[in-house]
This record gives sequence, structure tokens and C-alpha cells, in this order.
Amino acid sequence: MSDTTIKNMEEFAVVSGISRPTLSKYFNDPESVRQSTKAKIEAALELHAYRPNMYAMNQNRRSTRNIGIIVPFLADPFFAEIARNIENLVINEGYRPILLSSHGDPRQEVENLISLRDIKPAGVLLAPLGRASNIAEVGELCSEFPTVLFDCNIESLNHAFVGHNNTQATDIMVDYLVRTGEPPVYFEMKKPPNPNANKRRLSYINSMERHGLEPSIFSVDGESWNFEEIGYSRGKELISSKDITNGTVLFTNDRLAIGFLAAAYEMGFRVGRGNGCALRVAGHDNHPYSRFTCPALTTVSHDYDAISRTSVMRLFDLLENREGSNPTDEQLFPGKLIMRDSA
Amino acid sequence: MSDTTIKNMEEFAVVSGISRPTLSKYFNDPESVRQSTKAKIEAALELHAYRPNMYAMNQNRRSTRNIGIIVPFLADPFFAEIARNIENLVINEGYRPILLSSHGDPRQEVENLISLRDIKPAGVLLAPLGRASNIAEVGELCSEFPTVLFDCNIESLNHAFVGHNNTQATDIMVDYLVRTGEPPVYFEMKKPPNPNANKRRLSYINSMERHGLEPSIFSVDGESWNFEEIGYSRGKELISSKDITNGTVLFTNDRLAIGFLAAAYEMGFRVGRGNGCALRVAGHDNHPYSRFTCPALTTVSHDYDAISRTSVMRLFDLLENREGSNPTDEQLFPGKLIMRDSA
DNA sequence: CAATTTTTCTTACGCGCGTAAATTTTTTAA
DNA sequence: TTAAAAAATTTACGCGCGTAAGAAAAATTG
Repeated sequence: MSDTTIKNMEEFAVVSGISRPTLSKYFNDPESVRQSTKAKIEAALELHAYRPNMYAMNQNRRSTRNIGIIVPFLADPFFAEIARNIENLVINEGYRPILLSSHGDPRQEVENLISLRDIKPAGVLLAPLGRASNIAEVGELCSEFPTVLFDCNIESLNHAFVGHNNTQATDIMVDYLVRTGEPPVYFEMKKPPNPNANKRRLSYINSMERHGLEPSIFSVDGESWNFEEIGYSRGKELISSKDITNGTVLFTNDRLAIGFLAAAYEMGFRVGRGNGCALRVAGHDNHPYSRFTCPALTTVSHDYDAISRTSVMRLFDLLENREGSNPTDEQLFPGKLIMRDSA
Repeated sequence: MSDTTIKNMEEFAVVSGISRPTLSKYFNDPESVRQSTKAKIEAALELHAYRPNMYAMNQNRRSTRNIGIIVPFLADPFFAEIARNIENLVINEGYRPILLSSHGDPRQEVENLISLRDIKPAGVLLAPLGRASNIAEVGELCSEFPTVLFDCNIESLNHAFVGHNNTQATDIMVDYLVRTGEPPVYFEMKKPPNPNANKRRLSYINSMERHGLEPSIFSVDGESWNFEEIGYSRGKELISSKDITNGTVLFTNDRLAIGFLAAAYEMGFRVGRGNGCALRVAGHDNHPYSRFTCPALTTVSHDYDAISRTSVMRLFDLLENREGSNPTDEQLFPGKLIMRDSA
């Protein structure tokens, strides 16, 4: 590497012997110039470290290569994993992911949407908070930039969406539980932050009725994203009051189940499907920690890979051809039963 | 809101009746203009939605208001929490946090450092991967931008650092365990990705010797960040081979302990300090999930709040006054014993 | 080899804003 | 009321790059 510091494209044009407009072309797409000049440029690049100024580039570009990614709660390993997947896919497309978390707070979500506008993203991948989301703001964003919703749909927007088939997933779980033991009662939050919970509850009810069984639902208080805490404290109450002492409990999501398992353990109730187990417990999501609960949690997994891959793919469809694949399509991927020791 | 769309500061100057240079001043610091003009501007802002183009701003500014934040592994709720704290503090200072995760991969860490350069951050808060970090690259970044390291120091850089007092924290845990039961054996990874682990091991050894006890260490294989998996599988092996059947086990970190607890549970070993418990288990970090293990995990907490607050504070010290508070200082905050049921 | 196509070069302008200098206006102090 | 200080205005240039248009050079074709 040489000692001369190149501070702009003009200077790099001099040392590389390539004109600035051609360099500009190269940096926007290395394949758009002749092989021989590409080679020259890259040779010069080896000698004189230079990178175009991102702000100057994006100022004039019709479109930046930024892709906004908003998830509702990054401290949840579930979303952290999905975000990580999506980030990598976006990078592989030669774009620049900007990851933002709403931290479970609708105001933060709106803040994030505003931040995104500053960044003038080429497109955005948005997993909305759901029930609490500011639908008007989200709708505006969707019409402002090419956007794909994932994980949680806002149906009134009638916008491109890819996610998990909550109905089918709950269904196979109920089937499994009914087939292998006591039919499940259902444990959920009265006001779930995420509307997927509604789909899951309905699916539970339908499945139970299809089996000729009476649905039974515990709707507990709690509004935040502290699911483990809610599962733990409400679970303890229900066990104390003898509302739950045996049988099978199906939880809206793994995190509630994780909290409940802690409560059951603490109160001396053995969970599992073996002899001497009072309770069976099942979750939903295949949370990264569900393998390490005591006992390991039986759950339904999302098709993480298909969902993230398809979200990104559909976004780039939008970017390249706005008329392309039906932009209001909802695309769902089936869940997969993960049998472990808890049920 | 009016129907006229303002597309740049020039146009906004016309409709607001304020000159462009004054507007520029206002947007860089609303308090830098007279109250009366500030009021006029904000009145106009109500009528004509306008936001300065971020790219054009940052292109010419001596310094952007971007603050880069790099954490080693965002899918770990531990870092997710810290990152969330820091983000909020940065926003409160009127800056713009850019959060990047290295996903446990040193190459990704270098990628992140390079990405940061593009963004021309005013400053950066970096929690390095540690042992695997590319020290040369990190060092360059430190000299290029005002930087504060946190969580994990790279001592050879001799750079501003704020973190957890691993030595003291391990010490109080060993004290507690020795005082209340069997002295602990130590469980760690042979090649821990994070060098804090070395401090903890040394502290364990010292503490034990101070008590006149023989240190005993299990160094298990495994190099990745799948700590739970490692704790689980290695734990199962050690229990099977009867290397661990009773007594007290102190783990380098909570995530290893979480995995081990799952293994112990599966193999029918009861953990806790009550009667009928074969094993006591203790962790380190006060991981967000450590409250919900079976049994709840006794651990040592970082002073999350002080660490994130101080990191941000010291970065802004650097920003405002490069000569200020000794930039090579290492600042440690003591850990706090969290007694729960596992030990 | 000439004719055609493709690529590069030269020239020039614009993006939206920061910022400096000189001037004018407004506010504050005396 | 007047002088001094503070703030706003006008004017003008620059940041680093995108991009358009016409000329020139290089590669491809027959």
C-alpha cells in the first residue's frame, strides 16, 4: 500500500489512470465495465486504499443500496436469529442492511420508521409489533418504499407478507397432544402484543372442536414482552389455586412456557410424558432456548429459513420489477412439530 | 400540513421566511438561534413537513452524529440488553446509534469495522470478540475514531475501557459457595472465545488458595458461542463418566450453566441447596434467562446500568475534549451476588 | 482493412447542505 | 437615546459524487 492518501474519486482517477465517470460506473457495478479496465482499477485499489464516500454516493443516487430491517424485539433470541439470517441474505445481494429494533414499544417503532426515511432505503423488511403498531404510519411507509412485511401481518394494509402458518402449526400440535394423552388446555395472554396469538387461539378452538372436545382457555393478564415473567407468575398463581394441577397445557409461545416450567419446577410439579409426571407442557416457536428447558420443550418450529429467504427474495422482486409477483400476496410456510420431553 | 412539498432547505427557507444558513444552524442545534426565530421555524415545520437530507448533511459536516455500536453476539440476550441500554443513552444525547453484531465471527467483526468507516462515526462503542479479534484492525479503528471499548478489553491496545470486575465478581461467588457448602469445582471452556474467562479462572484459583483449598478445573472442548449446547453435552459426558456427581460446580458463565442444568435434569440429578440435592450450580453474568432455569440460577450480576452509562459518558468526554479524562483508563464495576435456588 | 459497435474520455452541471465573510438588522446595555 | 453586542441575511464557494452528452478510442465484425 502506497503512502499517498487518496481522499476522493478524482484523486483515485489520477493514480489509477481511469476517468472518474468510469470509476463511478465501476463502483456502482464492477461488472459494468470492460474486464481489462476492471482489472486496472482493482490493481490500483490494491496499491491505494480508497473507498467512495457513502454519503456523497447516496445523495445523488436514484436509490441507495440500503435495506431497512425492523424487528419488534431484538432482545428476543427468536428475532435475533431471524434478523441475523436476513442480514446475511441482504449482504449477499450486495446491499447494506440497517437493523432496527422497536424494543416492544410502538413509539419506538414509529421512531424507527422515521429514521428509515432519513436513510432513503431501497427497500424495507418490516416485522411489525402488531396489535400496538401505528397502522397509519406503517401504511405510509409501505407506500413510500418497496416493503415486505414478515412474521406478523397487518391485514388491513393488504400488503406483501411472508410468515408462519399459525393455524396449521397450532393444528398439528393439538393433533399430536390429543393423540398422545390428555387433550390440552390453552394458556395465553389476554392482550397478546402480537396478533399471531389470535390466529393460534382460534386454531386451538377449531382443532379441539374438530376432535369433539371442549376447548378450555386460560387468558392471563400482562401486556409487556416479558413473557417468561408472565408465564412464571401467572403459572404460579394457577398452580396455587389448583386451576392447573395435571393434564396438558399448550402455550401461545415458548417464552410463556419457559416461565411456566420454572414455576412448575419450583412448586414441585414434574412435567413430561413419562410416569410420575403430572403435567405435559407444549409451546410454539421453537425458541432457541426451548431445547434447554427442564424438561426440553415440545414445540412447533417456524420454517425460519424459508421465511427469511422468501422475504428477502420478494423484496428484491419488488425492487427490480414493481409490477412483478402479486405485491399483496400473503405467503405462509407450514410449521413443524418438534417432539421433546415436555409433552 | 400544507400541500406544497418542500424538497430542500432552500425551499423551506422561502416558506418559513428564515434564511438558509440560519436554518442550517437551527437543524444542527435548535438552541443556537434566537428563541423568536426558533419559534418561527418550528411553526413553519408544523405546516410544511421537512427534514434535512441526512446524506447531504453528513457529507460536509466535520463530524456526523452517528455513533457506531458493535457487540460480539446480538442473539445473546445479554448483549441485546446492553445494546438496548446504550442505544437509548446515545439517542438521549441527540446522536444516532448504528448497531452492528459480529455474530461471534472475527471476519464479521472486521467487516463491521469497515462498515463503520463508511458511516464516518463521531465515535464508536466497541465490545470486541476478544481472543479472536483482529487486534491490528481494532487498534486502527481506535486511533481513527474516538472509541471506548466495553465488556471485553484488549489490553495490548491500552485503550479506554469500561467493564465488569471479573476478578472481584468471581471472588465473592467463591466466598459465598465456600461459606455455605462444598467448595466449588470450576467448569470452563478450554478455549473460551472471551478473555474475561481467563480472569475468572485465575480469580477462582486465587480465591480457592486463599481459603486453603485445592482448585479443581474442568476445561471442556468447544470453540463456538453455542454455550448452552456445550454446557449440555459436555455436562452430560461428565455426569455419565461420574466425574461430576455431587458437590458444587461454578461455571464461567450462565449460558454454560443453563446447558448443564438441562443435562443434570435429564439425567435425574437434583440441583439446589436443599436436602436431597446432589449438586449445587452457580453461574456468572446474571443472564436474563437465569431467573427461569430449573432451579433458578445463583449467579453474579454485572452492573449493567453503570457499565453502559459510563461507556457512553466516557465516549462523549472524548468527543468534546480529546485531552479530557485519561483516555487509556480502565474502569471496572463490581459484580453483585444474586442468590437463587441453584446454590 | 474499413465499418460498426462498444467502451472510455472529456466536459460540465447538479445534488442538498456546510460554512465562511461581509453586511444589515435586531437586541441588549449603558 | 445611543453605542455596543448579538444575531440574521446575503453572497458565494466547496464537499464528493452521479450523470448526461458528445468526442475519441478501443474492440468486434465481416
